[in-house]
Amino acid sequence: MSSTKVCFNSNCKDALDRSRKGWRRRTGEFADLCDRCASAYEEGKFCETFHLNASGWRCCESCGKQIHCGCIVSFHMFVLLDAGGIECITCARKSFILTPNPAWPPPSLFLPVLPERNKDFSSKNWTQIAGSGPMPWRQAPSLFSSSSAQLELQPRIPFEVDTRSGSDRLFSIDRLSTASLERKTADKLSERVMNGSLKLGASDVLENGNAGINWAEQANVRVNVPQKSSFSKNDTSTSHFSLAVSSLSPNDANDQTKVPGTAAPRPTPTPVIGKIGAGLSGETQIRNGRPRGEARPRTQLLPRYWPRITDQELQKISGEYPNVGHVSMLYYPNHMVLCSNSVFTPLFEKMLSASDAGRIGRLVLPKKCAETYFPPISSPEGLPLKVQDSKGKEWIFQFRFWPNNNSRMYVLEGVTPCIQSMQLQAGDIVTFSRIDPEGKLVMGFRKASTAPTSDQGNEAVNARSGDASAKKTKAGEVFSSPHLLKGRLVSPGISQINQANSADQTSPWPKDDISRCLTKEVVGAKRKNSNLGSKSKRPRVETEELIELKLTWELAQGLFRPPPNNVSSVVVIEGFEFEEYEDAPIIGRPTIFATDNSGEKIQWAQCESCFKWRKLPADAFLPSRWTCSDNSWDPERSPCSAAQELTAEELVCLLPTITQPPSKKIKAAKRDPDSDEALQALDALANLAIQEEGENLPESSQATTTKHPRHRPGCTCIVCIQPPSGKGPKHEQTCTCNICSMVKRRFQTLMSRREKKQSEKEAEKTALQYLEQNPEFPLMFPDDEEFQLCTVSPIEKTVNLASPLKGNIIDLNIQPERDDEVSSGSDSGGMMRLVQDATERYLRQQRLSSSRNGNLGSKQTLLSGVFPLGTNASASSSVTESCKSVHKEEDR
DNA sequence: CCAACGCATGGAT
DNA sequence: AATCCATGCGTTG
Repeated sequence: MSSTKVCFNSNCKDALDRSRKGWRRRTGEFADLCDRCASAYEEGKFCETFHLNASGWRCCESCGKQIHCGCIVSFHMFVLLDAGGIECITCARKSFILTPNPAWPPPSLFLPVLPERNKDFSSKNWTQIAGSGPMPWRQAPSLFSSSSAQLELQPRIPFEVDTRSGSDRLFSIDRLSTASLERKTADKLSERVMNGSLKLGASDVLENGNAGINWAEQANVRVNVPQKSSFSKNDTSTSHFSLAVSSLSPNDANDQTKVPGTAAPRPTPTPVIGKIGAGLSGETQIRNGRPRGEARPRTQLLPRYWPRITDQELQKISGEYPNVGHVSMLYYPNHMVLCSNSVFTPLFEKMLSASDAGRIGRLVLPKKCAETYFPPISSPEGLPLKVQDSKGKEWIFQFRFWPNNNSRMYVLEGVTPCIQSMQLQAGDIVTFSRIDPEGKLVMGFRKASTAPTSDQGNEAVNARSGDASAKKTKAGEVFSSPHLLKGRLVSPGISQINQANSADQTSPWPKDDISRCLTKEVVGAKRKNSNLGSKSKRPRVETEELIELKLTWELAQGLFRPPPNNVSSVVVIEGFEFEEYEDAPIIGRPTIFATDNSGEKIQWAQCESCFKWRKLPADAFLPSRWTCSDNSWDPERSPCSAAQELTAEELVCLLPTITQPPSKKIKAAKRDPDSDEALQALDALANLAIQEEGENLPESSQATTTKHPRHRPGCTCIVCIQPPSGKGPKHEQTCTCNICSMVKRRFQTLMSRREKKQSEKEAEKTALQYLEQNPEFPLMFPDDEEFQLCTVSPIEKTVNLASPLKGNIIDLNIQPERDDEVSSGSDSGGMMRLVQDATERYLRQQRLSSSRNGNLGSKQTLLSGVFPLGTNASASSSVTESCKSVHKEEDR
């Protein structure tokens, strides 16, 4: 470093009186520019001015604007298009391509060559960072940080969002992200070769085509985002954020261009220590007779393998590493990054099967996890793998595979001692994480017995309501974390779009999108102990889990705050506005934003100790642990003893802004499916369409309906008359055409069935109760007032008991989907009344089901409305029967 | 005979 | 229909 600073622009080299920041360099530092050059840079004319004759200029595919793609200065000015070519950032934003060019490659990519082949897998793997070619790269403005890079590069498949999910739809995030490029290129080696990124020697060709990006490469990435803020402790409520704690190794701290994996190649470790993960699929070898590229999973890990970070981990890590602070958003919306030195990356987890936990000592690894996060292995013998357990003890497992059905089955052998030392059994969960830059593989665990699945939902809810005392912590998932210093948080694959400035902390996403985004597969991660020993070996997804995750997402959103002294620019993505910050947002304690009486924007924060709510300025940023004593804005209320300003009533008004979405969701989740069915029927009513068309149109046109394959031509049952979704004219609700009548009857039947189910439940319940209480009358209908209801008439009995076997009467509701095939002529006169009845009953039913108390009164109400069809019923039945026989015949 | 190993099978997704 | 993976089971030492 010379003492006199000169302009970083090599074409200028003016001495700098005062330097201005230019582009961010690969080291993370900004290029110091003189006024003139800085102005040129800021005006976007730098390359025009200084690099006009240089190579690398390309035209925006949309507007034709010339951009110096081959230059770091213009790195953030364009995006690479999937179809080739580039688009300037302006056009890209218009077309919602917000994904940046891949993060900057490790500096080593610009070093001449790998000094020599490094057998260390990681040394191969880092080259895959060049999956999209060494240039051009687009640098997110001010996000030219390794943290971003690291996140982009992490093979955090578990956090990727299904491409059909909300986030992707909203952001097109993955289109150019390295992760996605990674996935794509992993399948197409040739692409890398073509773009010059493949720098592997022959011996670097790997076998198992791992999708992952390598550890070393990630580790090499420097953390360059200066920390402008800090928060002391991470809020435990971020429990579903996967956490990575980044740390610079001491040796590297001062040399940001140094690349451990290459500049200081490690000898081949045996066993492979830590440097897992990476399997670059730079291989073209055939494995088990099949090219690995094909074998490589294209999709994400199954949700059940997604790592779930717990409160404890977060607490632990955030407690130990207080300097977390920066979050890179938007440009890297899949990830939330908190800068620091070590990168702690949960990789995957697995519930131990009986055989895993058995004495055989073989832990079957999910194939994708193994291929993504563990070193590539070519021979079935595999590799010894050093893993650290939660106590810091190191174990060596044999990571290997068995050929299986033209595929592979990966196992860790020799796990018995480790599992025993952890006192794990079938049903417990082992987690695999990685600490970079050491690349250490860490095995944690979660005891099933102490981690009730229901806890997490509560966790989310409680945390959201800010009630620290209500937080339940799951039994400890324990990670060995002595190496974790300073945190880097990586969010799950939920796009984190910053909305930190929004006054209310509600999500900017349409709820449905959030749900879609989150519910895709995220929730499958939950394990159920009950699955053990049950027929189903795979964990089931509970609806509540969807809620939980949604809450988590919302919670996460609520934690974001804009970076200090930062002005956002607003980006519109598919109609939604998002605030974009150059500097990373920060994370803090969730608060409730509101406006006080004077119209001033404020926020309410809850003391962690006394749980009183304190009014704070809207721009106040709270650490995740906040108590009254931290209330520097209102010294009078800094002791916990001070009264709360907010009345309980006011609080109630405020809190729903937080708690409502979940409760709504819960309602939706718990909604009776029958109601849904009824609503669908109503929807069908609204969609009455094509019958007339169907009647008049030639067969070919009718074929455009969603005809059930087993129905005959001309069948007018509800299935066959349905138009393809969205097609066909809408009919008025008062319409009495044939189709409307049919649909109405269908609706009415649905209602009846629903009521019948309801009454069946009630009757059976009561009967059971009675039988329990009166075992001496096991086979008799009790002479009980309630049961008399069931025995009034055969029809009513049939209906009320809802068992077609309990009477000789044909239960018209057995196959309601058929009975709408009756000729509409039989009852068209009373149809509207019937529909009205049905609707009334439906509404009544809704009220009833909301309070399902099963008392007699309700039952009577219920039963009195059941199936008043009379003659219509008989007519229906005969037609139904005939239709049945028709279909049966077809079945043959 | 037993344990370990490696492959095959079939249920689940 | 294809794939995954838990586990069964034959083989080997």
